[in-house]
Amino acid sequence: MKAAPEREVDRSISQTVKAQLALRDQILSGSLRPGERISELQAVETTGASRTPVRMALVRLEEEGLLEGIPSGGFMVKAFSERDISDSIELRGTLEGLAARFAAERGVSARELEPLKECLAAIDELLSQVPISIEAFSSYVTLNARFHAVLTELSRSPPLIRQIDRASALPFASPSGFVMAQSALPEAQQILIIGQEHHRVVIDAIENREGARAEAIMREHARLAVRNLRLALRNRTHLDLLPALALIKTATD
Amino acid sequence: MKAAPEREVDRSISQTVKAQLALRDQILSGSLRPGERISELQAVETTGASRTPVRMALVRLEEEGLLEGIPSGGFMVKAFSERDISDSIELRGTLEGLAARFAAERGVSARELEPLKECLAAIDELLSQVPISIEAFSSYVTLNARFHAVLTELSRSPPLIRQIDRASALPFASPSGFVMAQSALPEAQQILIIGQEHHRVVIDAIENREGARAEAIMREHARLAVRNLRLALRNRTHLDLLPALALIKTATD
DNA sequence: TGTATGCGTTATGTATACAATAACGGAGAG
DNA sequence: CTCTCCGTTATTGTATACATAACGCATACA
Repeated sequence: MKAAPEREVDRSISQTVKAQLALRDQILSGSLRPGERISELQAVETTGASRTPVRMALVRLEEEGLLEGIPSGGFMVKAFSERDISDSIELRGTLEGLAARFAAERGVSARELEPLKECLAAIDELLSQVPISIEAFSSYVTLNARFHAVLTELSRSPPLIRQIDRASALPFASPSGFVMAQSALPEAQQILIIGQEHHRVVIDAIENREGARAEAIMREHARLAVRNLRLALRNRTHLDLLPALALIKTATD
Repeated sequence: MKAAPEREVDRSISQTVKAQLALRDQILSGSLRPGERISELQAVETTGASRTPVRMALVRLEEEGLLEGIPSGGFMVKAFSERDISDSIELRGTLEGLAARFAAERGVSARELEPLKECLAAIDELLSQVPISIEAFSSYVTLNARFHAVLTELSRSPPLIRQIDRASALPFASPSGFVMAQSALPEAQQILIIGQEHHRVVIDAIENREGARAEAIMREHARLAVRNLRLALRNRTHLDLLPALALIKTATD
């Protein structure tokens, strides 16, 4: 039996996944700044995995859109402009609009709409409090993300679901991401209530198999988020609530 | 000096890229059947790269959507249903619609529209021949793909461009892919002419900054492709022209 | 005869050694 | 004083060796 292993290995999870999560954390927490080159050696030290899994993780994060390959070799943290972000939100809205249309046109049973209505009711409950507490807001973020995820699934279209997942990979484009942005505004609760109305309408449209209406409301939903993100960025208040803020380009380019 | 190297290495291109191209070829040519598990060892032998670049290539192909990770380990060739394919085409049409809208709303100079109009004129020239020759059809495929690529660029939205590229990665969803599907029909030329009309309209809409009209016509463009793909699959004529046909699920699922 | 268990083989996950290339710095010449 | 060229160094790209987990087969027991 060997006296001491060279390296402590956590066998409860794949090294590749471990490295991917650790690196994503570092990027989103701002430890690695946008535009900064990621050193493999450094990543090996901070993640505890060896170079092979680290490289796999880097490739996956590049495909995810958080990293950018450097032609001469290696990877750097991707930087996003304000317009990149608003476009990403609108993009996701367009995709979710298509998902809502598919759900409406292809038909959804009452049973399948249940989880959606449960989210709706739970959010209604949360929003009835004035003003909303931090804990309630946190619950809202989770419930809202769930609503969007369930709605996406109702499209029954694996390629579309896959694409929406990809579009949501960028943290500021995800449902929880733009909710965070909305929270940066003083009028947060009012905005949340408008969003909730959108949720209500999309369910109704799907029930009545009105594809065009279902699609339109989801796109409007995203446009609301874009407008509020713009406002939030102008005001620069409570922006620390917005995840992955570090990814936004600040310098001129 | 060593007498003979163990392995012949092609240094003109990265081993990872070489492996990725080789594997993609194998998948698209049907050497690897959908649902089939890909053996790393076998991939190493057929591509000539070693396991590390092969693994990177496999990860990239998985993200691209051609492969699927197996929970217990390894990768298999992804299989697509007919609906997956038509959804993918409609998905790309929706994305291109958004791109056209962005181009129209954000404004495009006459100079930037030039390449688009050149494609248009070149395709007009090709389609004036009756019946169209194989060579002319091949040129059409290239020109059509170029038209779509240039249009996408005009959106000036990196996140959207990226997403459209990803959506086009699936060969049957790419512009050239659905053109191929259209060619399977006897009425191919008529369909190409209708498509060309769409191209004309979208340029006009962008010039006049009519975002909604530009978007609508691109979505209609994709819907035309979906209808014709369905017809082509029913008729099963000349389907050998359709690339990556091997990816379509034939068995019941 | 059918099922369950254990062992052996094979393939994947991980780590590390080696090779090649690009970046950086210093020295020399104009 | 600056620009260029060469050498050194550091970092990435590639290959391979090792560890481990999964699969299949055979055998034994019910």
